[in-house]
Amino acid sequence: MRIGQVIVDIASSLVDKIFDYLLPEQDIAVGSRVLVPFGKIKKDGYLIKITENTNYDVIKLKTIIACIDDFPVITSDQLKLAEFMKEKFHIGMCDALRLFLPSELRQGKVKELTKTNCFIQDENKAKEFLSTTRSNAKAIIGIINYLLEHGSTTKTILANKFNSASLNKLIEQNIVQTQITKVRRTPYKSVDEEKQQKSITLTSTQQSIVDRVISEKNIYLLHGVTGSGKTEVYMHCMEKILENNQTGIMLVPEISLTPQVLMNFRSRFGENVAILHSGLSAGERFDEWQRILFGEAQIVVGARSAIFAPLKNIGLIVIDEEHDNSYTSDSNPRYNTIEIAKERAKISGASLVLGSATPSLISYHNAMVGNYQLLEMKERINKKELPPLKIVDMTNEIREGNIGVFSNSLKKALIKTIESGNQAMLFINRRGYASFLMCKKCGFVAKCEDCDVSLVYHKSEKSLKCHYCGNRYKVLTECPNCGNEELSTGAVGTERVVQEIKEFLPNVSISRMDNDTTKTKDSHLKILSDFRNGKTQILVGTQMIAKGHDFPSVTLVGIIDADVSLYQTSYTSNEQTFQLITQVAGRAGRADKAGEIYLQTYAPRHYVYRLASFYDYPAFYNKEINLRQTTLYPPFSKIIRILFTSENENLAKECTKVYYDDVKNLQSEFLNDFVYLGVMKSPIGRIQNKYRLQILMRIKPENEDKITDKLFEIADNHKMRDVKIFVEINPQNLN
DNA sequence: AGCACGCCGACT
DNA sequence: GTCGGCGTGCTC
Repeated sequence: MRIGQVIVDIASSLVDKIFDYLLPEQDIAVGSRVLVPFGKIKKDGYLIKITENTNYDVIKLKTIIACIDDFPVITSDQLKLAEFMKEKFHIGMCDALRLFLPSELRQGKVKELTKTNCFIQDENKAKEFLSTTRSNAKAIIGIINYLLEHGSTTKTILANKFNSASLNKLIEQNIVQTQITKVRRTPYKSVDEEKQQKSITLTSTQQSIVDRVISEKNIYLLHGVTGSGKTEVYMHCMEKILENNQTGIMLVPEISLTPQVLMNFRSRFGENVAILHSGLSAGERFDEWQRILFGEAQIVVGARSAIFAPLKNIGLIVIDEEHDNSYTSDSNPRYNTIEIAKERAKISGASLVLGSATPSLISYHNAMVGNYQLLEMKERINKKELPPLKIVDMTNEIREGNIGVFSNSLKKALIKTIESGNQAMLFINRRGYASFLMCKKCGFVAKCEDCDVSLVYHKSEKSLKCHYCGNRYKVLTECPNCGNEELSTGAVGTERVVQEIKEFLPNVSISRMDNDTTKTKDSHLKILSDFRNGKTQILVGTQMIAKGHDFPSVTLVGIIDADVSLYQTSYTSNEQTFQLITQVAGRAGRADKAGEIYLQTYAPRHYVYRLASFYDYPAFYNKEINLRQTTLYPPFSKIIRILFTSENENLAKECTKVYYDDVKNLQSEFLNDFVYLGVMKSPIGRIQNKYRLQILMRIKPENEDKITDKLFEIADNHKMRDVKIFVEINPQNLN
């Protein structure tokens, strides 16, 4: 008897298990999508294994109705990886499998794109037809002559040049023949015709790193200062991988996935590279996925989800800017890309390269204790010194009566930069105009109806927006509580910065780049190219402008409010601040011009700023790792959060309570391993009208595996309808 | 997810 | 009496 094990495509923990079915007459390959009878309905599912026996009552077994696609959509490596993710992150098999497929496939709404080629098979017949055609039938004559001269041409082009009615007539009369062919939608195709970049000769440091990575399968941490040429190393490694007939994955943070970066890869690797990220159209994404699955593309460049690409025979995985927090997924399914990459590299026997100028403390610690091989690039490629970083004490400004956004020194530097014809980038990690609106009289603050957060004031849109659920409200003109018309604004955002610059540099053109100005597909490209070719002189933006971009004329970088990230309530806030400053500072003085950086802060003596101003990563690492060791924070413990969400507050509370009781018992069993245990409302108690409670704990590394397994088990035991339980390990944000 | 079963209130 | 509300359980 042959039994097919099927995961039904329903993302609910209640049905997330294997269902056994009888296989139909015809063969179905493991990894195929199948249609199965499920209760009273028919449902899609994934055939993940074929076995000989079942634990279920044989008489009750139903039979798979059909195989959905012409080919298996999940490879055997991907199945192993999904299994790993299920165990490691306690996510459903269905959730895991879905990550491997373009959502367009499941929803069945992408069509293969075709084009119709028109051509003339029998030239003599066509010429004869021409001679019998009236001379005023211009379109008919034109089409035939065009085809005789140019050969096969698509229907669209001909219809545009002439007209479709005449063309159809010719096709009908069989003078012109047609053939339908499949075309793949290739993102950023335009660069193919442009320069095919030749690969650059490497420095000896770069070359030896490439040689090592290619010859010795391992996990590497590539620590290279900004501008040291890491990207070139990645590209050369990928070239070698191609030469060895292997494939590779190159991950970059979501925000550096600007078309420019992608075009660099395409111009180097042409058709061999596939690109996967959320900015692609449904059709493009589907086609790129197919090209990878069918082996037409060997190198995949993309954001974190590209780690799931259906490549076979992977030789190398690169994670650039490995410290970036976009590699941890903090909405369901919650996972950690680096852990997945390690497993994927292990499954296919590939090298894994984690690259960064400011590695995460956890990764660097792993390198220090020998879990990773450390590769270092200490010099910038042009041997240039890193630009000087000046710390500006904003408390002085206040004392001197300057309550504006800009310190006098940054203002002066900005004016000087513009006058000398150079460009400036200003970084503020907050979008909108102000973080909140508050009544000056009664203290009323505008809040979101569905989330326990204050609304962000977006002046240009005349609205108040919730940055957690996207709700929008009309801006207040008076306090709804007491009618007072005097409202004060909270901390500055990008919009406000732009406005203030205009007050002292009225004639300069300024671009703002944040989530609000980059909604449409090509807006990134537009803003960046305008800045690159000098149409705009000042670029104001969030995180988005911090990474990867290379603008030769930028000589000034201003960090408006560095304290934003320093005073987050996270144990990683020091680390994140250091990383952000180093990243942003790296934008200045990249070409032959000298650059300078102004960092505005109310805590000028904070060691994070001091060490960042010397670009001294090792010193920062040593200081911070000691702190982590004495306070027992990661990597000397694991932070585990159990998050409970529900629209029903009482249910959420009850579920949290019964879970907490079990954790208490677990704690008494592993008394030495628990550094901390606490239960509380989440810092943001409600998002999208779902109440949020959490249990937080810190666990020493030794028995961490055993304890997380127990915690997963407890979660399974307390499944409750209408309450979701998430178990997160070292979560990036604790909202 | 979706459907059926079943146990309570409001109605022709 | 019964129509229908949705809480609960099950699907190979």
